[in-house]
Amino acid sequence: MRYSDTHKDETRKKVVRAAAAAVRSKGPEGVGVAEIMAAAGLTHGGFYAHFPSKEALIVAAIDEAFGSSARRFARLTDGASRREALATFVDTYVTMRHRDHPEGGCPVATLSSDLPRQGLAVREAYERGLKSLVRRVAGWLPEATPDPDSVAASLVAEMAGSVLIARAISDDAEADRLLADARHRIKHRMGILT
Amino acid sequence: MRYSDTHKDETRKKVVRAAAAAVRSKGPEGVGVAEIMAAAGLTHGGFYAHFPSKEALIVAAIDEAFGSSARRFARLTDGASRREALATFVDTYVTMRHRDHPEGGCPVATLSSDLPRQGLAVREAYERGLKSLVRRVAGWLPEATPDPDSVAASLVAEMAGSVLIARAISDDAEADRLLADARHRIKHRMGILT
DNA sequence: GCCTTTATATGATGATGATCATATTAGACG
DNA sequence: CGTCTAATATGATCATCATCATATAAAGGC
Repeated sequence: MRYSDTHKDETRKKVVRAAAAAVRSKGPEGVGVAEIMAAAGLTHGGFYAHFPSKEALIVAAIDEAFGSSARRFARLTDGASRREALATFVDTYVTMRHRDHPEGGCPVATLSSDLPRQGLAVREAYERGLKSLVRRVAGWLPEATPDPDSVAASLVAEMAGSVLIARAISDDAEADRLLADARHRIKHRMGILT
Repeated sequence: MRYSDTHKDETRKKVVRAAAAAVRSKGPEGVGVAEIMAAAGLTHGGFYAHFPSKEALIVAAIDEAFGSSARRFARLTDGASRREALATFVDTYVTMRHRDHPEGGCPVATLSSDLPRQGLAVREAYERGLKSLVRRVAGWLPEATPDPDSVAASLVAEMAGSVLIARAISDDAEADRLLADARHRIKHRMGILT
């Protein structure tokens, strides 16, 4: 083995991470293979040594995007109570920071409308990620919550929807107000505030 | 004037309507000028006699998409009370029909994630449409509602978010259940049910 | 230090699509 | 009915981009 065992894998990871950011900020159709490779510090030539197609990269990028979000929230909510975890989630998700940084944000709030137009493999990756997100949120709901998956899906819908709408609003102060209202409303609804 | 006064205008309208559908089902980057012209029964050649650029068409298409949704709901809710109008809106918006037909649906649930990547003119058209939608919904809220625009924005966020998530769910029965839950939850929250 | 292999780079290729230049046609008006 | 022009069609052009073919370079073992 002429290169170290891990060399190619590390390169691949770099490419996937670059793709995960690019795909969220520019959409699956909006990024080019060459651009992603450049972002990873490479040229476009070696691409097909790592992935059979652009679509395969998009799939990996979506998995990575959901995965890194999941890891980040796991870190943030480590050791917290259900209620605290939920509050942290809302306070991190429904924010100007998230509005202004799609490249590192939740794929649900970034790729949702692109999805129906993608190939099966991409949609499956997205659905996988979405379901695991909903299940995670459901796990933070009070134990007595009836039908927690449904409540969680509804929460995710409102949070993602709020961020999407905030992204469409050009006035920062107005977007900020909208998000603050949404946070308050969502937490109230979850019984975190009363 | 060799053609009737209205001929060119009518053609333009046909093109815009075709674009309004195409843009919602395939996204602004996903449709081609030639494809839209063909859908309107023309070839791509005459396009630039009608629009200075593809972007100008997208702007017109977004205006048309928001406009036609608005007209449809105006018709549906004509003469209804506020409460009835709101219920009708929810019952029409948060449905499988809407999930399965983005081409005729609400642009918020179809173009949201494409938007940040579009040019200024497109984003302005979208913002215009979104705000008028929110204002319309706000007008249906009970008179006593404090901060109706904020409540309306939140409702739109949850409704659009629910449809987006339902679109990501491949299993029809599951999506249907999610939407039914969302409808119930939203109406409950609005005080329409109790 | 050299050789071999694996990883990456350089440089096609072919397709697609926005835009534009030129040709053709439709139809109002005389 | 023929003419003339607005409206549309046909057919470039140029750029972008996924994909692939071939060339170069890096580095572990000798």
